[in-house]
Amino acid sequence: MSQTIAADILPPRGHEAKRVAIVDAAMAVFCREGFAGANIDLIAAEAGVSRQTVYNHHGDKEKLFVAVVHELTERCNAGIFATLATFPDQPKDIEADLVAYAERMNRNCICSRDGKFLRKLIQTEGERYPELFAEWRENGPGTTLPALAARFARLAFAGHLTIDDPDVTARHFIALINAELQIEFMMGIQPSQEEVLQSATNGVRTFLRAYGARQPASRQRETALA
Amino acid sequence: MSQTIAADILPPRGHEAKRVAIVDAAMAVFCREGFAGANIDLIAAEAGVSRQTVYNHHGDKEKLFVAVVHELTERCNAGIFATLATFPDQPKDIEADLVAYAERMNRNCICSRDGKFLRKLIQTEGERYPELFAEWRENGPGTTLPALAARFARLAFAGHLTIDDPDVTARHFIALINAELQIEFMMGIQPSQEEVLQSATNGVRTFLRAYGARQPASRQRETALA
DNA sequence: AGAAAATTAGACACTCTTGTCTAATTTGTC
DNA sequence: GACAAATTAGACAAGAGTGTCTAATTTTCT
Repeated sequence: MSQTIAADILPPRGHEAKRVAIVDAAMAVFCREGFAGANIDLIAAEAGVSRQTVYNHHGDKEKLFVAVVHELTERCNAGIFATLATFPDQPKDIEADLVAYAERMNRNCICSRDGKFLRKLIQTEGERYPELFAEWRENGPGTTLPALAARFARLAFAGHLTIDDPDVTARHFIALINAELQIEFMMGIQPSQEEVLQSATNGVRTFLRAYGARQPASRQRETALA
Repeated sequence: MSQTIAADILPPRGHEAKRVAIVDAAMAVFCREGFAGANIDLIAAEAGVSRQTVYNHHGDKEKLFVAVVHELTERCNAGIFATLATFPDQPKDIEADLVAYAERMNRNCICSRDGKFLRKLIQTEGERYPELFAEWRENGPGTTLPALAARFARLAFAGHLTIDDPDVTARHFIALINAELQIEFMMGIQPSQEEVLQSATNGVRTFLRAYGARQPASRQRETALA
């Protein structure tokens, strides 16, 4: 009896390893070829596994695709939240701090392997399976954009920025730090470290020209009260 | 002899009409389903034509796809240049004029049916067939971004703007006026007129906070000379 | 009306892919 | 070493899609 329970609860180590290998390989193939163009034989070969094992683990192609989207969504959201936690709430040099943050954002969330894959899947299959990406919409932009907006509102409250609408500010921040990477994103090209940094630097400079404090942070609160 | 020449040079009216209908239908299906998922029977049905006629006109699936990309690229570039010609070179109210221009840009080039289709094809197939979109890269962003940058440089020279790098300015302009439409673009959703206008309005406001003239345009030239 | 060209429906061979099945082999556990 | 579970290769049926061919029909031009 006890061994039956153990077998149910704790699958062999190699088992889970193969499941992950299959999902990882499927990720790459689905992203490269699209759902219709993806080939189970190719996925199996890329995972170093027989085709039958793919079916044993995931049932059929559609279920495998759902598993891929789910895994990717979780990984990307985790990365975004981890990066959000490094937001410079008490900046010493606001320009340098925001550039560093923007570069982390680009590198870890948007230009990462997972970020690129998720973006591509949303672009290619989002229109056909909108409910599949509902989880992403809610826990992704739906949660992180307001969170980012709150950080900017706090910076404004502390006198480091001058903003009207924090949500618009957050969207403009994201748009500006990626402004020079748009063509690479569309074509699926991985931008170089230098390009990422350049885009972040120029974006933050423009961001601060628009939203920077009009006077030194220390004096702004007094003036606002007067 | 003369009728032979006429037949060679001037194909029957219905003939060309069907060719266009086929390309239009193929556009929609390739964009919706991707190259691998697209079905010639479906394209023929959507064009109101028999499958054999599709093969008569375009040879095979791949050639049809190339024809679609080519047609789409030409149409979109034509639209962009037409819109670029309406740039406000002598603005009366720079904010209102730029908002109107931004809205035209979004509506005619980016959110249009053709714009959406081309974007989707680049996203889904650009990685696999990069040479196919070389024409777009050169005549599209490669030509229009510098052209837009030149317009901004001219506005700066006339004292309406304060800019460092015109190319960066142009990219930031595009990024800002689309900042609030990113999720719709990714999911392939058509934004409403109001959303387009809203994004353009907020984007131009931020753009001018960053790049607007620091003093009235009339006085700036004198100061620069002093 | 009559000739030439284009279009159509349908059948067809061929290829590719999915998902299932089976028997043999490997892996992991006790 | 023995037993159970997982994995593997290979064959297989079923279905879908591409591209070709043919004969009949329609359209177009003169």
